[in-house]
Amino acid sequence: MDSSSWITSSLDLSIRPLQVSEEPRTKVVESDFMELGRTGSGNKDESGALLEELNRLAAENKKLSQMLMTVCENYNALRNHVIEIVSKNAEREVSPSKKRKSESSTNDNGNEMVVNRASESSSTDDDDLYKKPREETIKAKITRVYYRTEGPGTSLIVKDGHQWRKYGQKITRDNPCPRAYFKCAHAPSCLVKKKVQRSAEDQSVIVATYEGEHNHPSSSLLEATCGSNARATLDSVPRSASLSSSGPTVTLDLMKPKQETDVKSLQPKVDSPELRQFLIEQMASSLTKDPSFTTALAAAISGKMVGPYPTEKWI
DNA sequence: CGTCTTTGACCAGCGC
DNA sequence: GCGCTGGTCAAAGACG
Repeated sequence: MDSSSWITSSLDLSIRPLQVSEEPRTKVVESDFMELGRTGSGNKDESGALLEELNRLAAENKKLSQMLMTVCENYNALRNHVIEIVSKNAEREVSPSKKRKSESSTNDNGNEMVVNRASESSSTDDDDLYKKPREETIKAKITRVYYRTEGPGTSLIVKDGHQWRKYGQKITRDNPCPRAYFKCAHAPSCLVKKKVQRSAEDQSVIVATYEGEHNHPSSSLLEATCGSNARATLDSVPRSASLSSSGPTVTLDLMKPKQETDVKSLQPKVDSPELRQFLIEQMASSLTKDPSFTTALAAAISGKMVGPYPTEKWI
């Protein structure tokens, strides 16, 4: 199974389309009442009042059912949007237009251990760092995280809990948006790198590619340990998919930007039922807890939302 | 003044 | 071998 189909099936598993009975149960209530009327005490005034009340409830029931259907339509539209975006991202990873050898070998052999490059700190290794073949670097675990931002701005700053030092920026061939290169601020002791680039298709999406794993706790993790709410400081909230390029390993992290280490630790077990269940629960909770989603729900309920898609971004 | 960002130059891999 | 492309370096400038 390739990444995209795995993603789609996972999403299908995790968030099923909501369905609402087309027919409100008004007839059942009425027939029940009529049956009651035939076999009841015969108090016509009471029956009339009850019938009136039931009719009122039935009308309310119908109205609520229609609202619920609207909610479900919007929910399903959001769900389809999630599947579409994640699948597109996965397809792009599986079949890039032009892969360099080093990158494709990473895809084939990914999820390997982080390479210990402690030797680079030796006195003669500055040149080695520059001239050394990238074979070692490509063995580092590669993780992709998609960040939804407010809009198609130019900022490539992604607050993922770690401190980074920018060391380069490039315009790449297949994307008009520049790609920024970052090293962990703890370098050279921590050799993690990341590339950040806005998606060519949806510039409100920032794609961060992490190479390697931090050998130190994130600053936000420490902050969180101290009890602060680090998420309130985020200018871009990662809520999309974490996608390993090494194959069908996709982890959706729609709500909790600080779970990067958890995500990574789970990736080797990605095909396990436990992880799938985790994905299911996380996606379900993500959508239900997401303020945008609840806003969409509220809008749908209040009848203000029109069309299958909300005009605002889904994240 | 120290730190960080920007940006042009350089290098390596790859396809032709 | 040459050109294209991605990745990295490092000097210069910006900023606090």
